[in-house]
This record gives sequence, structure tokens and C-alpha cells, in this order.
Amino acid sequence: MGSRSEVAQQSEKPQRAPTLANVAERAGVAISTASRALSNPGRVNAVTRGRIEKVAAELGYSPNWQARALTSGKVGAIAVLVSDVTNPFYFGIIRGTQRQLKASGYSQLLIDTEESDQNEDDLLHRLRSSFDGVILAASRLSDRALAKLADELPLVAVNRQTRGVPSVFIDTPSGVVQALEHLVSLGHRDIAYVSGPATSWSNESRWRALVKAASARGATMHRLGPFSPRLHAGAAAADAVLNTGATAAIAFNDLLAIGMLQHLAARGVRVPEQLSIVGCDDIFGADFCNPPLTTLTAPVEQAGRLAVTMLVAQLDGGSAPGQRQASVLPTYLTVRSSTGPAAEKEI
Amino acid sequence: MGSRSEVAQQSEKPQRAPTLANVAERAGVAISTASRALSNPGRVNAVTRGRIEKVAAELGYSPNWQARALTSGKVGAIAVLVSDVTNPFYFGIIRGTQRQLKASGYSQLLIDTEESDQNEDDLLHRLRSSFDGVILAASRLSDRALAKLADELPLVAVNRQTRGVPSVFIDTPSGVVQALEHLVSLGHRDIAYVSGPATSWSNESRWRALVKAASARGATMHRLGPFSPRLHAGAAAADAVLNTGATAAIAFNDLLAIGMLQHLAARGVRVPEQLSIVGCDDIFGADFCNPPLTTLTAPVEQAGRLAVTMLVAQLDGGSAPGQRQASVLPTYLTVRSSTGPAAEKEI
DNA sequence: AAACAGATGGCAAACGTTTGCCACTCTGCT
DNA sequence: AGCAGAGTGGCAAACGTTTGCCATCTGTTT
Repeated sequence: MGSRSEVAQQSEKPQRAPTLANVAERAGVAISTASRALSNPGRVNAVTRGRIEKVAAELGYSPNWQARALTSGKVGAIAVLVSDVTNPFYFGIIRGTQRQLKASGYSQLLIDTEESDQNEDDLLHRLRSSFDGVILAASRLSDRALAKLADELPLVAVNRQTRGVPSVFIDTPSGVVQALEHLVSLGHRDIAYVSGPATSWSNESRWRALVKAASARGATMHRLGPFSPRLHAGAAAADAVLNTGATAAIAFNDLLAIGMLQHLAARGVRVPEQLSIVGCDDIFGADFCNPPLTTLTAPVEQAGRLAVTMLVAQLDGGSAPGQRQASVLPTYLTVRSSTGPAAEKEI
Repeated sequence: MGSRSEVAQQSEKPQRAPTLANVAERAGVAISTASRALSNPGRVNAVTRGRIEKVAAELGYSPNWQARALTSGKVGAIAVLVSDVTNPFYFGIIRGTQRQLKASGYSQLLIDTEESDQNEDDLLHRLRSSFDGVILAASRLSDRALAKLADELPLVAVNRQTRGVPSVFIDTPSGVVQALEHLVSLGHRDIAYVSGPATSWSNESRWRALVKAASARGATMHRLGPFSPRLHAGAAAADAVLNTGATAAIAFNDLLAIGMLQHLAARGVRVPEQLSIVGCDDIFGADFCNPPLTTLTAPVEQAGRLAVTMLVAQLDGGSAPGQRQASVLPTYLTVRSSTGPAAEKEI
């Protein structure tokens, strides 16, 4: 058997973690009193409480979350669903949720849905009892399914606007218009939009915002894709852009944009002289790629934090349906070196 | 399709999740039978089982993990501790653990210790009941504390070699020697090592490997730091290197290396013409920074997966003490453009 | 002196599982 | 006939908490 330390030497106890019963016994009180001393301090005499606390500390007691969950219904954990742990965009979200959750005393259950709505729904129901609430970062669920889900459990969606679903929305659609203005002011008239996954809600809303804004500014948009929102998809995307004859491209996200940059460099197309590129999100790396990427800076970490704050409020405030709200976080354009004056059109 | 909706539509029940009792009642069997039908299929008649399974599906039953944990002692979750969620190095680990955990049917509890050993120990004890085992990615714990912990709970350490502690070790020390060879072959004789956090075990072992290898190859090592393993610390690190007069530098990690690249570019120092830079880890971005970074490619994701595999084996195999093992994963040098022939020494 | 209120502590019933043990019903065998 | 043994199903006791309710004790008010 594994040679534990002191205690095990003597008696061959299985070394179970100390329970409330142990504390109570050693302090000479009933379990209920011990429980109250630790979680409802006002309810018990100061001196008794002191004794109990002392014993608890000696024994290194810490409450069993499982058992507690059984009666209280609260498990003290929140699930964070991302559609792809691999995507740096989510790192920012995760960072934000992690920090805020910790500050609120919750644990973070990280779940990767692998871009599948089926998976998303399944996992959520299978693990229903393991968390108090959910943060859906870029859910692939349909509006209908999402609304239904929001009815069944406490939830905050990130980057999603659906009636009746509390959400934190990073306003890239209006940011993307800033990008358009920037390009138009540099003389670009033919602009490509390199779109992301077909199931992405953000993708759609960005495109709509672009078309609308473009016509008012005398620019023509070309929609390309869908492309996988990954680095390696940038190659195909870059080639597609080249074919349209557009002088600038706005990509669904920075991953695609950086991938394009790489491929363009390999093909000898100069950025921004021959083609301007704009990304979305300002992920890690956007500032040190070559050339540094002009992109929409999204307050991703803040979004994660805010989502947690809203969710926790929802949990504590007893899901008052009126409290449902949607926050909007602004984005702004960060101009770096991947955009420049439009190339002369060769006639 | 939505098999869950029907019931809820009708009555305004508090919408509690269906329990085994509900299933049993509706199937006309005892709770124990229902339990066995679902988790110990051989123990109950095929036709009864069929009926129970059908009812369970209808009701959308899924077992309560908390309750199950109470009797079985298994919660179905594994904690992954990282010292800083912000650090891209851990993204690889997290990605690996996430995938393998999912495949093994476990959930992932992600915990950020914020570089504090105090935090690490605390959190682990407070949450002890919420996970079955732990993966410590780059623990800041002392060898002694770590060994003690490994005795108390199932654990696998990543990038740490301590007697009696199962671990996955990414062999950067020998990789770093490859880097040294590379630099020496390019004519470098004065080489700086830009070290990371003082508490980092890897940092120490890399330095030792370097000194040892350097003397045999007639090169001189300069130790600088400690520096925070962050991008922004690269500026200070770069200046420090410049002061030593070294013609090449090996950085504790890519973050530092890329930070140095940025600062050097700003100062007008050409890489690799005037100074060669080598990083460690080959994180996201190392291939597209400017210039692309020569670095030690570490199989990070694989390390995460392997750690999970080992941990799960430990959990299932009932902590056979003999099974304790340490795996070593090799690294290799990926040469890109941040290294080149040594600059002529101006006399 | 009686009655009352507040403070304090204990009993026991939940919460939703798993599982050891017992009871019953069949077969098939001696 | 009697019975061993397998195949099924149920009872009830855990697991470690929380919490409603009751009992006791103390001091205060009438």
C-alpha cells in the first residue's frame, strides 16, 4: 500500500477527508451546529463558533461541494462553452471569465463543443447537474434552440443577440463599418469580405452591416467563403480575394487575416501596396505579425468578465425574468501597417 | 428532436430535472432497479431494462453527478492548473488536456494559480472534493510540497521532474543544447540566456544544461534576468542582452523572445544580422512574427494529452504505486529567420 | 410569580445516487 | 419431493451536507 504520512503509519485508515461529523465530534457539538457555525455564523454563540472554527482548521476541514450541492442546489461552478479551444479569440474570453469567476468564488468548467450544435446541446444536458450556469461563447445553436435553452437554465451568451437571451455583444458590425470608412478614405472601392463559418451569427451580422454601409459610400462588396476561421484557411482566402480584383479585404477574424498575410508574402504580393488587409478581434499576435495587422480591437477579456458578472447576478438575484438584459461592448479600429492607399487599378 | 419540451409546456412546475425516482416510478420498478438498468446493464432483465431505458430517454433523464459522487467518490472531473491563463504556452496544454479528457469522459476544471504556490496549495485543498485528479502544468510548488501533494491525491505534473511524482516532461534542456550547437556553428561565442521566473523549475534546468554544454564547445554563457515570461518584459531583456555584448540570445520562452524582437526592431537593431534570437516552445505566433522565430518546438498539446492519459490510468488502476512513471517528450529545434551568422565583433 | 421572548443547540428529514443483502421465482437435478 | 443455484427485483443504508422545527436555557417584563 502507499505509505502515507504520520497517521497512516499507525492505523490503516483510508485517509478520507475530514467531514463535518468529525469536526462536530471533536468539538463536542452536533453536526448541525458545526454546519451553522461555518456557514451561518450569526446563528451560533461566538465562543462555540470559535471552538468549532479552531477544530475545523486543525483538521484541515473543507466542505464537500458535492454533498452541499445536493441540498442547496448550487454547485459553485459555471460552464464556459467555446466552439474551439484552439482559437485564440477564445483565450481572451476564457481569461476574462476565469478572472471574474475566481473573484466571485466560482469554478470554471471549460467545455469545447468543437463547432457542433449537437454537441453543444448534448453536453449541456448531460452535465446539467455539474454547473449553476453557462456562458456560451459564440454558440452555434439556432436562435430557437438558444432561446429554449435560456429558458431552461441560467445562461449568458457572448456575441449573440437573440430575443429573451441575456447577452454580451461585442459590436463588431459597427466596428466593421469603421474599417470600411478607413478603406474607402484610402481610395478603395472594391472590397472583399472573407467570411467565416456559415453557422456563425457574427459572420452574418458583419456582412449585413458591410453591405448596407458600402452602398452609401459608393463601394462594392464581394462576399467570399465561407472559410474555416483558421490560420491555414488564409491561403485559399487570399487566392480568392486576388481573383475578385478587389484592392482590399476585410476578414472574418484575425486568424484568417494572418493566414492571408502569410500566403500573400509567399506569393510575393505586397501588403499593403498591392492589397490591404483588415482583420477582426485583435488577437494575440496581430500586433507582431508581418506586417502588423490593421484590425478591429475587441474588448474580449472584458466581455468574458461582463458575462460572468451578469450570470452571477442572475444566479443570486433568483432569475428575475425582468433582469434579462443585453450589454453591448464597442469595438474600435486599430490601424497598423496592413492597410494603405489603394493600388492603381491597371486598365 | 426536442424530446424534453412536452412536459414543461403544460404545468408551471419548478422544472426540476427528472430523477431516477421519476424514471423508476414511470417504469413501474424500484429505484435500485432503474439505477442498475442504466449503470450495470448485465444485472437486470433485458426487457425490463429496455422499458427503463425508454422511459429515461422520454423524460430526458441524466444522472446527477453530485449525488453519484457522494456514494461513488468519483466526480468525473479533473482539475487542470496553470500558473497563468494568459500565457499562450498553456493554451497548447489546455487544448491537449481538453481533447483527451473529453475522450475519456471527464470534465475539465480550469484553474489559474496566478503564479503563486500559496494559491496553488490552497485552491487544491479547497476544491478537493470537486475533482478526481489534478494536472499541474508548470507548478510553482517546491519539490517537497509537490511530493507531499502527490501522496495526497492523484496527480500528474507537466514539466517537472520530482522523485515520486508522475510527470510528463518536455525535454527542453536537451533541446536547448541543440539551439546552442546551432548558434555555435554559426560562429557565436558569446551567448546570453534570458531567464524566466526565479521559481520556475524549467528555467533552472535549462540554464544548467546550457552552461554544461557551452564549456565543452568553447562558448561563454551570460545569464540575465530573471524576467517575467511576458511579451512586455522583452524590452528590458533585449537591452540587457545588448549590454553584455553577446551576439546571440536564447530566451526562456517565445513570449520573451518575441518581445525582444519587437523592442530590437524599434531600436533599429537588425535581427539576425546584429543579434540572433532563439525562443522556447514554438507558441502560436512564433512562425509569423517578424522575423519568424527560431525556436525549440515543444510537443505541448501532446504533453497535455499524455498527462491526462497517465492520470486516468492512475485513477482507474487504483493508484498502484508501481505505476508511477515519468514520461519524457523530446523537443527539436525549428530554425527560422531570427538566427544567422555571428556579427563581426568590432574591436 | 408567571409568562414571555430571544438565543442557542440538537434531531431528523431531506437531496439523488449506489450497492450489500435478502426474497422470490424458476429451472433442472438428485 | 426436495433442493441447489441462477436470475431478478426490492429494501434500506449509506455518502456529507443543509435546514425546518422543536427543546432548552437565560434573562426580562408584567
